[in-house]
Amino acid sequence: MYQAKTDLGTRQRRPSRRAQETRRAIFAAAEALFAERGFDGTSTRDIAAKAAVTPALVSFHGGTKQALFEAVVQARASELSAAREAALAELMAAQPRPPLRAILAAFIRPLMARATGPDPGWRAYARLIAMISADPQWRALTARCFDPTVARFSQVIAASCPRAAPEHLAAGLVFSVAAMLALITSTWRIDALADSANGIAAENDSGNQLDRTEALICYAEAGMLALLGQGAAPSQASARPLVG
Amino acid sequence: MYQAKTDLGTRQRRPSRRAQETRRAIFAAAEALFAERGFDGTSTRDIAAKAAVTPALVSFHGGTKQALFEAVVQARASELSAAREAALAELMAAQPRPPLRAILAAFIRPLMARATGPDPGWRAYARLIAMISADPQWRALTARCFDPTVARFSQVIAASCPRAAPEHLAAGLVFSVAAMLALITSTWRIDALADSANGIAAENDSGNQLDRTEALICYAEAGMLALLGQGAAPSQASARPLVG
DNA sequence: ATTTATTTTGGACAGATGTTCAATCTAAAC
DNA sequence: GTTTAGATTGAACATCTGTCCAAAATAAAT
Repeated sequence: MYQAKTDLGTRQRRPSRRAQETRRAIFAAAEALFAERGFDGTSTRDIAAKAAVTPALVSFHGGTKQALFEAVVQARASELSAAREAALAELMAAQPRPPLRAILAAFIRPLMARATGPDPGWRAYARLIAMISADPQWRALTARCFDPTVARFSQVIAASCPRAAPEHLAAGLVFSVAAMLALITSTWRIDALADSANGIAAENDSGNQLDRTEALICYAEAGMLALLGQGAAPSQASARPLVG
Repeated sequence: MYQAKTDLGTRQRRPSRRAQETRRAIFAAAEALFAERGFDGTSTRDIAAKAAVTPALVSFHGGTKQALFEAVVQARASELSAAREAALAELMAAQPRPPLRAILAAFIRPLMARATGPDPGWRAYARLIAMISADPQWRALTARCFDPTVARFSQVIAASCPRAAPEHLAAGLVFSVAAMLALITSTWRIDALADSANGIAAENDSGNQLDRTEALICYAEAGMLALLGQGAAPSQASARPLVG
């Protein structure tokens, strides 16, 4: 991968607009293809073709295939983590021991909002991290990208639920993260299952039905409360969004 | 892949013991490697090497790489589905509308018991289905292998919880399956998270702590009850195994 | 013991893969 | 306009990939 020289003896240049554009195109193509076909299923030539660029340029800008993959994962991970930590900080500014539901929402909403938003890059990225989360090959990468923030949320939950056993808290968090990723990768499965129960046609009368992200938060809250031995919150209250 | 001839004009033979053994070795090697490195990350030559066999034999016994993969997935899937349906049938023989917790246990325990049991083949298989569940490449395969049983469980839950919206039931079921698979692939993450909260050492005082499978059932039950609007079960009662 | 369906072998194939290289082109800095 | 760091190109590399084939070895059936 190209690195600007740091020798003081040679003059330096800033990258040209064209170079910046190809660099962006390569990363975008890599993000989409990795999410669609996985790491091993994507070749550097596929990426080059999707970016409308020579294969050699992928190595030039992205370095090793593995380095490119990790760079793609890390790039949006830091933005996501920042958004999560900001939401958590805002929450704790209002009250030092926020309710579990609010903490979970601060963790879940930043990703789900982006995954269901207009940016196809975020949709692809969400699928990507769902895929690598189950892959032992990327344990170190996922741990590096997401564990610090997860640990921080875990501490806040522990402070809010002092009677919770760390073992159960950890399990509940992992369960909830898995459910969140399933909502990203398996919408089709939810649809198919709901349709088969409904008869055939998917009556999309989403007027009074919960947004699925809110359903996820409701599910995760109740599951964790049960695990932490706090007793579940009233379901009617839980079924409505926290802040509106 | 070799197929016994069905022409009536030619005599037939039963497969030799040696051939059966190589066939078994190839499937076992494929199962382990696919689970460890995924479909694209595993080559037929890797499988041949692990099975101590010539690469050509993998094609001879397993057919196409993709056919071998699907055969590996389907083989244990049918045994697993049979175990799940048997557990469900036993449950409904006792009472026609069993409680949600018992239904979930009938779905979750057959896999978790095998995944934590002595057979390394089942451990590998559990990781394998966790990996392909997130991969869009295998939608058709996973649907074919697991959807019929999931749909049957969904119907039983719907009968037990008549007020439940099909949309929420489907979402809750998918969330619960995801949590179950996470318990298989992410035990290390639960450990790391619990340890970081505990200080450093993992005090393995598992005397009074729930088995993790029971914790999962507890979590899934509470989450689904919240989604289905039934109100949560008392957490103390939920925290104990159902049948002992 | 002979027959022959089945199994195994070693090698080959055509193509894809990640990466590198010298040569060329582009455009920022002066 | 000249210089030259930076960007791009096309080709090449060594290796690996899935699959196939003729020939040979094995062993079930007679």
